[in-house]
Amino acid sequence: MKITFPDGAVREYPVNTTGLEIAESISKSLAKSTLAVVFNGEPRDSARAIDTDGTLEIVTKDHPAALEIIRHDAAHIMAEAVQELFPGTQVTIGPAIENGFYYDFYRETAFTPDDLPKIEQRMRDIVARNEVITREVWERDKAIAHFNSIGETFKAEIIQDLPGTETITLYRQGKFADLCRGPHLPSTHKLGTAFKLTKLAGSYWRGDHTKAQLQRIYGTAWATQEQLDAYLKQLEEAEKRDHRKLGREMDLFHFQDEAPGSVFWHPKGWTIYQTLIAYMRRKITAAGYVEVNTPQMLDATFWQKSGHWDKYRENMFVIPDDHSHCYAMKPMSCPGNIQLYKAHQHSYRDLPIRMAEFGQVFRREASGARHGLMRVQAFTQDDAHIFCRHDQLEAEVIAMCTLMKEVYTDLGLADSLRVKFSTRPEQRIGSDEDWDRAEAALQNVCNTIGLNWTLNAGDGAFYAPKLDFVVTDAIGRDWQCGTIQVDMNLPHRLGLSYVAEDGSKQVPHMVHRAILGSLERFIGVLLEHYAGNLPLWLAPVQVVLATITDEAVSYAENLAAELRSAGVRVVMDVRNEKISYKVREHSVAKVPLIWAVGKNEMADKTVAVRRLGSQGQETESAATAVAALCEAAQLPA
RNA sequence: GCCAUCGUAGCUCAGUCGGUAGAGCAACUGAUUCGUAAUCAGUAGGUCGGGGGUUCGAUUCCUCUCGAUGGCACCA
Repeated sequence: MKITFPDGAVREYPVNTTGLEIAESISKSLAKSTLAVVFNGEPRDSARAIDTDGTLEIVTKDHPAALEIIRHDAAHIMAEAVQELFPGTQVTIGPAIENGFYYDFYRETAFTPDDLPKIEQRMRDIVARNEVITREVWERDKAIAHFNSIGETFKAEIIQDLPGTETITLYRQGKFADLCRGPHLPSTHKLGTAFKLTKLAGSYWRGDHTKAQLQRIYGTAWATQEQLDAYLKQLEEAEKRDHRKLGREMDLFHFQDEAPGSVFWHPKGWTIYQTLIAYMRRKITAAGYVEVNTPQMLDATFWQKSGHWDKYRENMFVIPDDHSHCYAMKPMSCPGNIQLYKAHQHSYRDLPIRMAEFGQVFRREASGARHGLMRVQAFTQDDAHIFCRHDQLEAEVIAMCTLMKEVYTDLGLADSLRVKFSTRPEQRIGSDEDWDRAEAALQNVCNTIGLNWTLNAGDGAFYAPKLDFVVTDAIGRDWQCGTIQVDMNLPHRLGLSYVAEDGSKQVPHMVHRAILGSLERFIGVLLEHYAGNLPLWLAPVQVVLATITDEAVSYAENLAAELRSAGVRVVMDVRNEKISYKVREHSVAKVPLIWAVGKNEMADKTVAVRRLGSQGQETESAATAVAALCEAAQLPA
């Protein structure tokens, strides 16, 4: 048979030569470092015989496929270690994931954090034992019977549910055998030592909270120690830019037990908040929106009409009144905005109406879901609802995407931003034609706005396809910020209409849209993205005027007054401290600019400008520096 | 909501095998006027998350509860 290598070379081998033997035929050292092979694009064990022509890549540590195999093996070796240490523990699934692996176990008693080092040590023992890893093909019923007989009922269930066409393979290493598709390393020694168990967590069998509670152990594994160290270092760095930590350090906000998931905004944090709103107000005004405001607390009957009482009751804060009825805090602004639309009769000529509301909404979140600013129970959305005719729909969606992109660009997030395009779910309302049109419009938009997007088929809301704008936080979690939803439900349900050119009554389209999404979450994302070093226009304190001696105080005060009158956020630091003390303190507080003034500056009418992140300073004429700062401190146009 | 861990001064953390607690930084006071990432000295600060129980005595042990953290589930 003919084997083609990545460099184009073709060699002839007898049928049923293994990948490892082929590697050996090239060089002894290559054979030694072989972890697996990729045959015709499919990763395989190196010990598997090859019986047809094809292309072959030898997977060594540097190969792109290596890490996944290493991590998957680490999961198996961890399972073996756990079963040796804790007999009776059942294995379920243990895949490779980004940066590592996990394995879900079923065991009556809980693992404790103290168990992790023990398990890790046993893994190292298994690696040292160098157990040979072999692949076995089993007959389905026998495999099921086998796993049931050894008490591995979860594994038996997995096999039961595999499609009949699937080949059932077991991988055996030492006394441990696991159902697995493979491929795996030739032996446990090949895993090396660049791995570490990281955390203990709970999970559910098959991700279903009504099924068995499992215990998950996470680990990380790499091809080399250097890679592992670099990864651990990166985790440490990420922790430093955690918005919860920055919020404390920069004195932006805090939480208290009495108000779970609600933010106490300190003056500096509130400045960021208000600056973002001022910026958005300017953008949406230019884009032809009107701004409105609607009640935060409405009678339950209102939410019954909107459908929220049926579909969203669990997440609503409900306030029983003294009388027979009750109120609920608004979880969304849309029904309120619809009341404003309905307050007047509309002609086709009035449309589109772009109605924006910086509405504070309240949503009850499961206790385990709350997370700093990223997931709170009371937050402000930069919400808007566009009421338009069908012939206006696509242009409106494109316009809001353009706006979305401008905003994310101004905020420096355009690069890391990803779009998820969610299409019709199985459970839905509305005609297929409506869905076709709405999805086509969004699809078209994805192709034109120049952002990275992925299809999230079947994940749309039951009433609408949507585009979700997603960013990743410092610890690698994804958060949805902006969203665009083409609603085909509420306008009908709540009886919206306009009078068309021919005098007939028509139902308008309604598009829900948020650009920043939750202001709270967005500020969390911004803080992490910039590691607290916000752009000048967003920084709560834009410049500190720090005096070197008391003699310069009135000079500094004059400069500060000039800056303040131009709207620059300036703080005076005339304390009786050394300049290096002041520089350190304001640098740690991430103030973008420090202007130091002493005798020299006062005499020359200059300022010594120090920019955050730079090691030194530059002396500039005070007039130029003031003019430049007044300009640079403004909101983006 | 589920599993695990945690809750001691503003922050980071130590401590008590049960006898009501300590450090560094921050704060405050005084001195120092000092040219670019920490000047010196002193002072003050805690119902050891909250309720209940065991005990002569609980911050420490038990229990309930609230909150946080990491996952999972949820996310109209």
